Amino acid sequence: MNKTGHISTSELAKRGGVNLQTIRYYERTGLLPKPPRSGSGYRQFSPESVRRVRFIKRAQELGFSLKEIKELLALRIAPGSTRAEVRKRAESKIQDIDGKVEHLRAMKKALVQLTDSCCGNGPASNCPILESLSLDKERK
Amino acid sequence: MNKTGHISTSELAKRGGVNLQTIRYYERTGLLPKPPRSGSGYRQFSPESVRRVRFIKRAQELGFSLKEIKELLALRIAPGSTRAEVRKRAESKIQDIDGKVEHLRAMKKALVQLTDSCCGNGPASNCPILESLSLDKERK
DNA sequence: TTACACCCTGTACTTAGGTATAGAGTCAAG
DNA sequence: CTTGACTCTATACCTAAGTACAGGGTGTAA
Repeated sequence: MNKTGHISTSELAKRGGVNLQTIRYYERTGLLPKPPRSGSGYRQFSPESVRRVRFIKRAQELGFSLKEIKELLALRIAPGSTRAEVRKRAESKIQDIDGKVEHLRAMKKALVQLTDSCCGNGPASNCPILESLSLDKERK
Repeated sequence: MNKTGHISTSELAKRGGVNLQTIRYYERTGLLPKPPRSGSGYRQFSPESVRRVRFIKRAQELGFSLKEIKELLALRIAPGSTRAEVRKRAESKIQDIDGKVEHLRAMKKALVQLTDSCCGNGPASNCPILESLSLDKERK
């Protein structure tokens, strides 16, 4: 960050933990707002952009696509969207999250069982426990 | 499923909720074991394959890559891996999962705040709450 | 005033994860 | 004994999400 309080593209990339080109890609696709430019055309990102980039990466690791992440980032009362409408979209995202947490919990339980009992002290076995991980409710 | 207890490729696809070609793709890449074939070369999947396909899709939604999913499915005591080694790998997967859950929880909290306070009855605001979602510990 | 480390745009390439299509065989029902 | 709904392989194509140049400008320190 220089004395003007802005950071360069490569600095944002470094601090956000992504490739330089990825920053420009995010800008092109609207995930990052277009930053102001210096006289010679250099991008001037605000230091807060770092948090945004990290948020994007983290959300991706949680299985959200860039499109979904854009929706998440758009969740605010902008001109043209009512509070009720924003609330509805947010609640649907919350449900997505709850679903993910539930599946992760089931997965963890299976893994804990694997380490605890199956790999405890008993005799070696095949223990295909993950495949019995069935939240599936057999909808046919 | 026919009287032999096997299901066809297209049936597996249907019941697993994926495209027909995806089944063959999973087989090629080793996510599904090569099934036995009928006299005329038709694949004969066991009904349990359905669970496996669904597990793969679910794990993908949770942000695991097919490579990671393959590792998850390989977590068992196979000849050539010791119990201690399997346990170590499983524990590392459990940590992945705990990390994901933690991030999801933080994300949910931010969304709940968004719906509760920001979009409650107060005046409309810009409320960029998601960007202040910072678990980041500013490692520089 | 030039060397070097930056920055820009535009375009092309890559990888993961599928999907589609062509061309040919299988099999049960009419 | 043919028609229609399946199956197979091989190959080509597609989208998402980057990533890598090429060709050129900028800025500063020696």
